[in-house]
Amino acid sequence: MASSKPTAAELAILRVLWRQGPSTVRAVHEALLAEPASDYTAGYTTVLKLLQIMRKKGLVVCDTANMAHVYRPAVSEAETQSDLVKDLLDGAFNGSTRALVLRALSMPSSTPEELVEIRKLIEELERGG
Amino acid sequence: MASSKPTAAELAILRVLWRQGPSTVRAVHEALLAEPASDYTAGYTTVLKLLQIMRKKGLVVCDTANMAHVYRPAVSEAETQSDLVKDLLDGAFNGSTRALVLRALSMPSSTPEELVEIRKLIEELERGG
DNA sequence: TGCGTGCTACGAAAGTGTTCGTATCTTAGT
DNA sequence: ACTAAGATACGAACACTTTCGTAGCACGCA
Repeated sequence: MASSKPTAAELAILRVLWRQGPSTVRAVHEALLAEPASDYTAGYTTVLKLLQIMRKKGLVVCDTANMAHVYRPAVSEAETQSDLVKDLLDGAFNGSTRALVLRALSMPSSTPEELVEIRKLIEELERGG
Repeated sequence: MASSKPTAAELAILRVLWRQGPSTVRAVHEALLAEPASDYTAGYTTVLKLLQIMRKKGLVVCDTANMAHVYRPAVSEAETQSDLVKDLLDGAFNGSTRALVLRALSMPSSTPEELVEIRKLIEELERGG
């Protein structure tokens, strides 16, 4: 079974695991509560339940040697990003990478510095192959 | 109330409306069935129900002058694309446009021709502002 | 041993999305 | 006027996601 697309809540947990590395449920829960931008309010057992569901789905694996299980991602960030980009590409951009990039660059969060970086990136891609 | 993010099924319908312009339920249904890539199998009343829901959400508007109602999008494709890109940016790319663009460019569907187009696009953006 | 603390397991509720069956309405044709 | 075709309206079922309450287990310590 291929790794299915994570839901919003699952993605929030994966973000924590990608950033922090292997973590206990408590560590994940506290990291989520500590996130500045998102006003996460879910309780401890919610995070536990989600991790158990994600384990069944193959999104995380779990070391049960100690009493407090240690979870780590079973899917890479890059792989997940690719899956989500592909979905968005097919679902809202008729498969056109160009259209997606154009739209991304027109977002207010794309700064001039980022534009320069992205141009260099593309020049490298063109050179490299 | 701001236009909420359309679901997968709603997006498929919006795609048809954006492409075809104002359409009856039947026209939308047949267009969905005729789509080559996606194996759409939902029945007529499903599409009808979805359009009614989308009307309540403000995603489409509906001309009820004739017996066969004519639906048209109430949200623009560009606006919807921006909303979805913003969600993906925040959800899976830590807000980094650069990371999203890099990932998009590394997709197999990004052809050399597209790379050239995108580079030109960025150069214009840099020149223009 | 008995208790408090922290952990996992699990059932269940609430919300949402998707699907369809059925009932009802409108219109055109005979 | 009656019927058949095609349209809308709507309830309800089903699946999935997210949430939490509660039960039960393991460990350290007085």
